[in-house]
Amino acid sequence: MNEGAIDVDELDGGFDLQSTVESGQTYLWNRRDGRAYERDGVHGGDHWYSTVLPATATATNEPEVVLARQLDGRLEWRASTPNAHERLVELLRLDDDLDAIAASAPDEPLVERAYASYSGMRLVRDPPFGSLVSFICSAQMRVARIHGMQTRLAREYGTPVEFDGETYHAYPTPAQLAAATEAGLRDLSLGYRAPYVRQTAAMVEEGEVDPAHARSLPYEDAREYLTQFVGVGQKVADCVLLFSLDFLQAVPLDTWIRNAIADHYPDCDRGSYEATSRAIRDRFGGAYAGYVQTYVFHFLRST
DNA sequence: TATCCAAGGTAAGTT
DNA sequence: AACTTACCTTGGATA
Repeated sequence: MNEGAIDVDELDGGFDLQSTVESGQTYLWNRRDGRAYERDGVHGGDHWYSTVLPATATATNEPEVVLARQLDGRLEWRASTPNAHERLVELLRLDDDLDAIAASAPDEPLVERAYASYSGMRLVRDPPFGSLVSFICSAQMRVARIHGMQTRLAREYGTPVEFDGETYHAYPTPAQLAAATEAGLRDLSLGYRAPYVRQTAAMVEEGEVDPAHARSLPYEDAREYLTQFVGVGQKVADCVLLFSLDFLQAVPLDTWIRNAIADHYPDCDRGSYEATSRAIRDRFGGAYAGYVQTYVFHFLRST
């Protein structure tokens, strides 16, 4: 058993684990108490969360189990491998300077209220394939159900890992999902997203297209690149760029942000996704516009 | 108890 | 290019 703790009061801008993993950016963390994600969630809870990194991303080529919980300024972790501290820095962006990022946000009432409500919320850096598939599943779906789909996908198709007397499941690999049938995926309540997930997994498995490759492209080219995958339009592409591939300027134009634009920034509505995206990105401060998007999204959705 | 509706959109077909 | 429409599923609202 490897364990340790991180003093998050030392981080620039602090940290809030619950709002970070339950704000609809990631569907790859689970509450270990088994309670429904984002339903029984009482803010400030000290429950353990778990995530399992895919074998392909780990040194030993075994899935890596990471558990974390926050008690005030102390982020405790337990893991199946010794390097969980750096994993948490990577997965939860603990090296982002939140104070500087918040300072770059526009001085506007909606944005300031959103930042004040979720102090310490950070963006995540999910593994690319899991991020891609979970946002393909997000089309016309509620946050709690998107999370449920990912949990079922892992249980049904992912590699089981024993840790501390319990069985966890890694998120499925591209090969594992490519081998699934559409009917099998529909049985997990993916609905019309089932063929999208299977085909996208097959594309990644064949190796001709790789979601991580987008990281090396200019922002708008990266978004175009990701739309090659089946079930990925510009909005889903922006989510993967923001929540996995380090494009902190990406502002996914979902229903909540579109409503916010209509209500608060009508001059940013330029008709097309591309032009509106540029306008709201500029309004939200440019380089860290995606951080503003995430705070506003979480704020609007939870009030 | 039954019916209706919308949920972090995308693909395919028309104009 | 811009504009429609169909698409699975289900929890919660409405009648």
